[in-house]
Amino acid sequence: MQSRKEVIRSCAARLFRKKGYNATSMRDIAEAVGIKAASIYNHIKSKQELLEDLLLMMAHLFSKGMEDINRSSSLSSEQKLERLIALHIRLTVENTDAIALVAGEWVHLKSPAREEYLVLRETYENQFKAIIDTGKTEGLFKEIDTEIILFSTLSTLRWLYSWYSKNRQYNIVELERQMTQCLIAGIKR
Amino acid sequence: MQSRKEVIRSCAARLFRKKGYNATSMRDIAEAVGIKAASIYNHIKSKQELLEDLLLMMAHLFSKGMEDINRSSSLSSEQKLERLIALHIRLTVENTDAIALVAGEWVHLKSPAREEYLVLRETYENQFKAIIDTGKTEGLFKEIDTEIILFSTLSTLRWLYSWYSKNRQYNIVELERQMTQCLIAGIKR
DNA sequence: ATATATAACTAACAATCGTTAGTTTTGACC
DNA sequence: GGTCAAAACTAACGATTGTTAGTTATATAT
Repeated sequence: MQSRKEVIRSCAARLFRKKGYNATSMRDIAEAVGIKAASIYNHIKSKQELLEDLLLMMAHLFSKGMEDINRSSSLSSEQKLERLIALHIRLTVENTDAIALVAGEWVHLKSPAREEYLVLRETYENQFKAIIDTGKTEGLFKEIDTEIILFSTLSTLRWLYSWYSKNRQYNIVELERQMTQCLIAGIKR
Repeated sequence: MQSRKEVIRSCAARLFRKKGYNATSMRDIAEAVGIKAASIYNHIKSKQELLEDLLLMMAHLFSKGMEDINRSSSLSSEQKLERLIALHIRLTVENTDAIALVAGEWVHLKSPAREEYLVLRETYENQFKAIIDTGKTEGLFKEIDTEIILFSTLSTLRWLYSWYSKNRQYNIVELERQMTQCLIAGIKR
């Protein structure tokens, strides 16, 4: 059972995704929930808070996932990369609307949430990069520029939500298998 | 020498990219140009027209590029794919701001421009897919799901503008070489 | 110099926005 | 049934939005 606040959040996520943060009015969100705009303020502080909650939740889920993977120090770089792909797929399937905001709506975050979000994002990217670099020094991956591998892999994983929305019937395990093959084959030695 | 209208368009592109379509006011654009908001209407019809011009211009540049590549029927699927990568890189370098809008700001297009844009986009994607499919039936590419190859490749190419903005010093030829290697190696048999 | 077109300006419009104040309804517990 | 807090409501606020009307300045051509 979802709390009222959670209902508001998920309605907001769906609308922010469909129309963008600024084009979505509090009256739009209220209508989706089935109440009047002013009533929303019994549950949340501001429209901005809704965006912050959604984006920081996703950022923390990714950070947590990365931590878990890095804690398993016995994994090879290739295995870590496979788990990262699985992480992105799982979070995308479980939070399709919220994850869509990660791509473009973070620009509407105001300080200090914006800085907080960007730090989390940069940390995540640096940890991702470290895994690729380790794989290269171990001779597992090709000598393609690390930045290019990172950007190519991440952009595919970040766009996944868009593709998944149009292909929900796709088998998750099969999707994971093919994406792993597609992304890792390009860089594996 | 840029016409006044072109100056307005490029300022709008830069601001739309930075703050989003709805968060950018006509007064913002006017200030960037160095005039008052009302004066803009001596050159354009509406704010919406600015977005339409920018997005449809990009869509047509991609369609045109695809046509040129398909006209060279002597090319192999792999060569066509290489040229598509080169096309994306060239258009990204030459229109970094406008291309940034392709990723997310098209949702703010109103009918009928929105439908026109989406048709161009879908046609482009179908032609892209056809090239991959041909490569597969010719035995050049692996038997990974065509949709997944398409989505993985396109998402990387579409995100390129973001990476390029932070790495402008990168040598274009070298970038093209590494991206080709990274993207094609993942699917080549 | 005069005429003309282009492009700037000021001022204001109706609409919509996020949010607040104050009030009423709802529902659970004694 | 009365009490009380949670959560809904109505009404309105000041600010900002895209755009228009009407006017003035600038530059070019005759």
